[in-house]
Amino acid sequence: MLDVKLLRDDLAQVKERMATRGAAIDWDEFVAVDRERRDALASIERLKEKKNRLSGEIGKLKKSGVDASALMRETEEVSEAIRTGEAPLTEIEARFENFMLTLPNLPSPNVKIGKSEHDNREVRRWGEPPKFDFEPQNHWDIGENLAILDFERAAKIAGARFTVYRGAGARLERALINFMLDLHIGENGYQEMLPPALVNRAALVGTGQLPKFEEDLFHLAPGDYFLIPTAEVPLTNLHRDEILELESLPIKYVAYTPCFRSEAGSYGKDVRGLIRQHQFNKVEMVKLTEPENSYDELEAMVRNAEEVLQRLKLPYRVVELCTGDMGFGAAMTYDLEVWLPGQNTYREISSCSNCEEFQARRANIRYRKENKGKPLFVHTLNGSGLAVGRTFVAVLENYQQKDGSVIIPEALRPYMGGLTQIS
RNA sequence: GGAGAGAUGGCCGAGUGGUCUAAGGCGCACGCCUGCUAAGCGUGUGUACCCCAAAAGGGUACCGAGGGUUCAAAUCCCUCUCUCUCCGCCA
Repeated sequence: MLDVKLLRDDLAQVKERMATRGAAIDWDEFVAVDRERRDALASIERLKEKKNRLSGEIGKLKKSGVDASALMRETEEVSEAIRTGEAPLTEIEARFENFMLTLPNLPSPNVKIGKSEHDNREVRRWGEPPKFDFEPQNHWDIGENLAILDFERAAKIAGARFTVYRGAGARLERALINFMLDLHIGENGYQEMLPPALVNRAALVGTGQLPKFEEDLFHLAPGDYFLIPTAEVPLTNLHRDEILELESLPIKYVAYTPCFRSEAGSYGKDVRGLIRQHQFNKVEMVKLTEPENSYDELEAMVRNAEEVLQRLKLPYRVVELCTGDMGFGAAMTYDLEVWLPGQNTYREISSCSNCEEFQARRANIRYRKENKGKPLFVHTLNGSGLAVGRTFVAVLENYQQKDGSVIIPEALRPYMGGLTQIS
């Protein structure tokens, strides 16, 4: 959520920066609703002030035994006026809130302006795509031939966009999770968390998935719970409605969770394989920082994610998303794209964003800089460290051998009971 | 699932219809006193929103959440959420 004062004081600047996202926003609607809301609020508050004053007088009269029935009749009329004025005010406030909650974040001023992913800026590359003396296969063929992935039976028990990991495949997925967690908690200074995979509406409003993107989520009927689309949601919301101690910042969390996405509207995209599943595993990093450090912390977070790929010796590139390609809540985003020989292209495997105050405002996460000072909003950051299923894909495709087997990256062998190859 | 108890400010805790403008304490900030990291004394100490060009100032709301009764609700009634105790069930 943006600071409404910024919209009022410098709407021209906000319009201009928001336009770089390519978002169509009805600013006239905002101006009208904001005006309406303040007028209605002011008039209701004047009536309430009158009611409070009269009630106080009635109390005094009654105490001294004087008849107060005239004043009571007058107060009743004021109360009636308040009741009739409150219905439209509630409606206006709902419209105002909906506008504010569906407005995306402002891109950071130094983010490149662009329309789509084609305008993204490549920041750096690491590693060389492997050369094969045979035609490299897709991961789903490798996985099915090795009998470590079973899409067909997953479809039988669940449906499309699910998979069953089998045997060494299941163990490889688990090895990746443990490897990533150990790296982030051991050397990168994150605290390991294991949050619920179900959250309430308030949490999803806090991080920005609701109210605008409900159709992307799985909703559970009894209890009004949602399956998390990313651990960013529970981790960031841990400190909702809290005022944090300055000394506690930066807070750095890492968590492995399954993630659930409806993928409504992505029919026909990545229909085969592990790339786009309804349920997938992810190790997620979340930071809460002071505003002045947040961009340094973003750089550090990207390096933390890169380190996973480097230790696995998987070639990748770092891309800075342009204004038109960034997600709803992000002020700036770096994507890590891993090389996939089976698709002969780089594919997203991590996304690291600084949301600045956007989520902190929604979730009301603040800190106090000085003992006397007003509470300020923290900056929130999140990044994959990494998407486990896609890392599994990258291992299979980059480490595949001519005979269809897959070498286990050295860094993972301790997590695989010393296994060096899946064949 | 059944029975019961509870939820008040940064924290503890009092408060059963009208100066609650929420007592008292702790903590914190500022000041005073005191020749030594103590003790004491005084003052202050929430959040959000609205009015005002701004400041000063004023107003509204907030005692778990929502609704109701009433001229008036922390206080009475209803619903819900969460916490705790006991029972049942369960991994």
